Amino acid sequence: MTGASFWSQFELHQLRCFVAAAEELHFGRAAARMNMTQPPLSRQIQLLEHVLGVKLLDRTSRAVKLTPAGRVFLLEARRILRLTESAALATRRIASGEAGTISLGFTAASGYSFLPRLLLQRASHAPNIDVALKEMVSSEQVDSLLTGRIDVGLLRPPISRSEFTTLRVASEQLVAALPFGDERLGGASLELRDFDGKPLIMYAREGARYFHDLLAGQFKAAGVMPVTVQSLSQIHSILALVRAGMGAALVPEAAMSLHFDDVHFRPVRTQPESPVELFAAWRTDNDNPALSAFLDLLRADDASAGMEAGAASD
Amino acid sequence: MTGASFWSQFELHQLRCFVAAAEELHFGRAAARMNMTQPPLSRQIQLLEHVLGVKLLDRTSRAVKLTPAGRVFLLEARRILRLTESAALATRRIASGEAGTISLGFTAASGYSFLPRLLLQRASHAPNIDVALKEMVSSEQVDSLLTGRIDVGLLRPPISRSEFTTLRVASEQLVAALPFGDERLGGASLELRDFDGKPLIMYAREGARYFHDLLAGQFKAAGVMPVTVQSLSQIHSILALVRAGMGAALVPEAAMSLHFDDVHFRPVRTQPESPVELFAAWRTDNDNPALSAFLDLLRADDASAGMEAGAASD
DNA sequence: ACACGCCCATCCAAAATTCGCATCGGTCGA
DNA sequence: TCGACCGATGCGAATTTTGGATGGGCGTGT
Repeated sequence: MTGASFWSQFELHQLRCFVAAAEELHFGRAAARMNMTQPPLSRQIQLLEHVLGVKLLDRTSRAVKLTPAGRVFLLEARRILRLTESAALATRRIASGEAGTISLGFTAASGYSFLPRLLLQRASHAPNIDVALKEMVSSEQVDSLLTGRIDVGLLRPPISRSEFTTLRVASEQLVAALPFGDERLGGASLELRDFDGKPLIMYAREGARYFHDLLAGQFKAAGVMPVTVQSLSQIHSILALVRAGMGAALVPEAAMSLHFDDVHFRPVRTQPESPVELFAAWRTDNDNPALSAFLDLLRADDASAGMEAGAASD
Repeated sequence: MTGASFWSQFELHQLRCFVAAAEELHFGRAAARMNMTQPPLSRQIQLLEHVLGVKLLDRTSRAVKLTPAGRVFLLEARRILRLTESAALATRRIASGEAGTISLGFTAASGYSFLPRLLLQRASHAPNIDVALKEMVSSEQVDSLLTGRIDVGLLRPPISRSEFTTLRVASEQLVAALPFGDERLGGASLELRDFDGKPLIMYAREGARYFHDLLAGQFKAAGVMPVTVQSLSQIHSILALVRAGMGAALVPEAAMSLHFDDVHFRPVRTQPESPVELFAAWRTDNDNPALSAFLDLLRADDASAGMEAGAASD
């Protein structure tokens, strides 16, 4: 008892034979078109008919005609064959990186300014690359990169893993977010010492480690010590407290695009000038073919964004 | 040089293997599902990948994963396989006569009353049978039946060909079509002698042979001789002349549904009572599977129409 | 009327493909 | 470090497919 019992499915080769025969209405010519001789073609069609349980071609020794069922099956067969070709094509396109999907992780802050610009570039320069967006904090992005849930992350340093390649895609200034009526709004720009002893909405150590450490470092280097009235991790929560008059905050410029009522922004002089860095990171061994096209996009975007921030390396 | 040179197309069997492997993510289980052992399955997938020129599955000896291209191809493969099944199903349905297309020839007159009723029955009792309608005179229908351009004809006798099967599907009375103001409108019904010596719009011998001969026979049997003022073959042309007052006409009852302004109808006593017969005819060797279902429809319709006309045989 | 040609089906041996068994090589976990 | 697991590979056997020869039905031409 071998597999010969009931072969309830036809094969594409049989469809091709049938389409040729149905179009030529002549087994000999159809066989020639299929690069074979007439007998095997006959048998393939017999097999197909047997599998379907339906007579597809009416063969008198004088003429070959399609049966009504054959007419219907011809349309279906052509459709299936077309589909096989387009499937192969589409798959090859994906594999070559011409098209595809990139899963992109991004931090909330990067979504305000950098991400929209990036997506705009994608739309014009790589329209076949779909980008699946997933907002998550930097540490989640590292995990997701390792497990493959995302292909690329837009995140904050430090990115320590050796399996990653990283690229600095943007650097921004810190800006002060001040409630309406704050006296420091008088000047065009602020110094760090303007915050000394004043109430400040701070980033939480957990959940916003990067900004917490960045600010802590800046204040320490400047010998300044503000009064932390609250610690939060999400920028829009921080700005909400600023609006409530609980204190000032230091946020990346990108946050300015949030447009909170009664919250005004002033640049803050820091060392370096643009200390807030955003990196792209991806697994060096990521095999998503669309990745390289997407990275080209990132590098191009980095060039323009870097000029704004005055620091384009590479 | 054998056929091994370049086999640029994959086979459905390979798709089935790939889908199994992609769903199980385990070659052994996939092979079991496919009722084969693991090595051939491996090779089928290798072959598929080679044909596509694309790696579909990432196999480490510890885990099997889909590549991005593989994810896309999985969707396509599933679609193709679904399509093959539905194609087989649809074709079998056509072959079994559950669904299909019937080409139906009909005469203009039969289209006024009998055909709409028939199509209504089709809609409720055989919704999967499509009917392609082709209006043509009876002689054209005979030709078209012979060449297969139509499967069934609704036509007038005589139908002499031996390769046809026929069925009387309706018989109607003759009615007089009279112009507004005609004195004969006074009575509820007319006799043939009411036309003796009076102007009559006659059917043309060519193009409306059936009605011409029918009327000629009726008048002759009744010893009546109207004055033929004009001969035409199309009923609506005849009624147009009646409206113009050129004379009376004798038409089948079905023509009453044309609703010509200022043309009124009265039944005419004839022998037999309903001399206008409509037949269905089809080639006895017609192999359209939808035909039998359609003929059932005709026979059912005949029963009801026959009662109206008072003559249901068979 | 009869012989011929055309065309699809069938038969059969040869070729190609596919299959399954045994085995290899690599990886992970104990 | 050993053993279990898993996919790849080698190879002979079974199956399938192929093509040439042939059969049989049906028009056609003479």
